[in-house]
Amino acid sequence: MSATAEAAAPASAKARAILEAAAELFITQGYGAVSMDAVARRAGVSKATLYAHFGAKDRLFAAIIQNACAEMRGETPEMGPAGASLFDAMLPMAIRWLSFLLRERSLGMFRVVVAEGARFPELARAFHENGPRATRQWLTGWLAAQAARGLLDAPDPALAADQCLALLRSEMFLQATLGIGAMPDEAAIAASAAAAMRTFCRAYERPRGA
Amino acid sequence: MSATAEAAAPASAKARAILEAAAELFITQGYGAVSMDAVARRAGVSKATLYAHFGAKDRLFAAIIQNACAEMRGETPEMGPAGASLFDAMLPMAIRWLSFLLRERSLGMFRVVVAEGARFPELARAFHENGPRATRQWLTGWLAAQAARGLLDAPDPALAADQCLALLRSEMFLQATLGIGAMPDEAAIAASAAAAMRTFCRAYERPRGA
DNA sequence: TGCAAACTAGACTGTACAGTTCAGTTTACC
DNA sequence: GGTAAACTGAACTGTACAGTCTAGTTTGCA
Repeated sequence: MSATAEAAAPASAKARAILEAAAELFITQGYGAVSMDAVARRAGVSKATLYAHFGAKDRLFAAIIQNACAEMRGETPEMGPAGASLFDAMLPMAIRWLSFLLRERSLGMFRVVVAEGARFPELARAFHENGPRATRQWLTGWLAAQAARGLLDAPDPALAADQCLALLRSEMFLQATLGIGAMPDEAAIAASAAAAMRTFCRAYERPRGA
Repeated sequence: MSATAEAAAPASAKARAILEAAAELFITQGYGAVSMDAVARRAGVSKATLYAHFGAKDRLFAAIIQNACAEMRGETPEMGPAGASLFDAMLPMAIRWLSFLLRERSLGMFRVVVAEGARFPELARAFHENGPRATRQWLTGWLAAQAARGLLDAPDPALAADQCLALLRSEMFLQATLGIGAMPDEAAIAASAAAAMRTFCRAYERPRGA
């Protein structure tokens, strides 16, 4: 077991090709189902090269997850126009975030981390910190700011953020995670996000005359 | 691939021992990490017997999931006293349900179904129907009844049920699923469930004077 | 008591796969 | 043009494991 990460930025073109091919395979098929031969074949690279860059299968897997985590950090959401109502401000970010969660790549990543969390606990932690936790932290700050402006009645902004994100991660996300039913289209995603935000705002928006 | 279920009730004592041992192993370690030798050893049974009862590894796996699904169906929640407030009625069921979700066995089951959902789509579906979907259906009915009694303002009870369950499946459940952090104790679970129900009621409870 | 079915231990087959090795080729760079 | 490093292809080793087979033992039942 040697699942510590490589440098986030892969040096050579070959290394990048390997990372990309391996990410594709691991994320769609899972760790156990992917052979190193398959990775080498897909990357258009010899096995020797593969092993020269990443010394072992678990190291390659770790590098992929770390890499994906770095990408996730780039995905900071944005908020709607400042003067708008709470709902109007939150809806676009809710749609964006739910769309991100429902991308095949995000779902695959989540699945593989859940599946291999026991074998690679530090990867599960890294995933959580760079994904869910980072989003939560960002949203907590934003909600606290809205509370300070009097738009929101949230004595515990971190809890409110949790619940906001939980509302978005509802039945639709559960089904997608399990690979059940058709992938929801844009309209369905928007509708689900809107329903979540409507409920969130009903619970948390400060009444007009308070 | 032959992942159709055995009869739900295993006939002989040996078959039951195999199912139990295999469930323990598959659910804690995942499908790929468990060898048939290990199952036979743990069940105190020869490999020949194992193969006599369940013809192949995937069939054994299917039988286990089907079996666990049948158990889940037994776990129908109960509601608090009828005359109580919405919150008081819902809190006990919320705590019970969240406790159930956070049991090692439930988490392991969820993990393994998520991990193997691509390989065994019909099992993912069975899991969903007997677990999340059954709960959702039951809760939808209950919420519709409360809405009819005027306690609740939920024009779409199924959506309300989704959101109620999503609120319970929040950060605490996510972390537990990823195997991160200490397992929450009873008090933490109760607090999380209460927070979820408070938010749910704030969004959905019909105002007193309406 | 005797038979049939269930069971056992463990050896065996075949295959898939992680990881290594090596002789030879390409590429980059001075 | 020379050389060092990166790379290739393919063969190779060792191991883990699914599934089979056999020869013999236990158990349930008439």
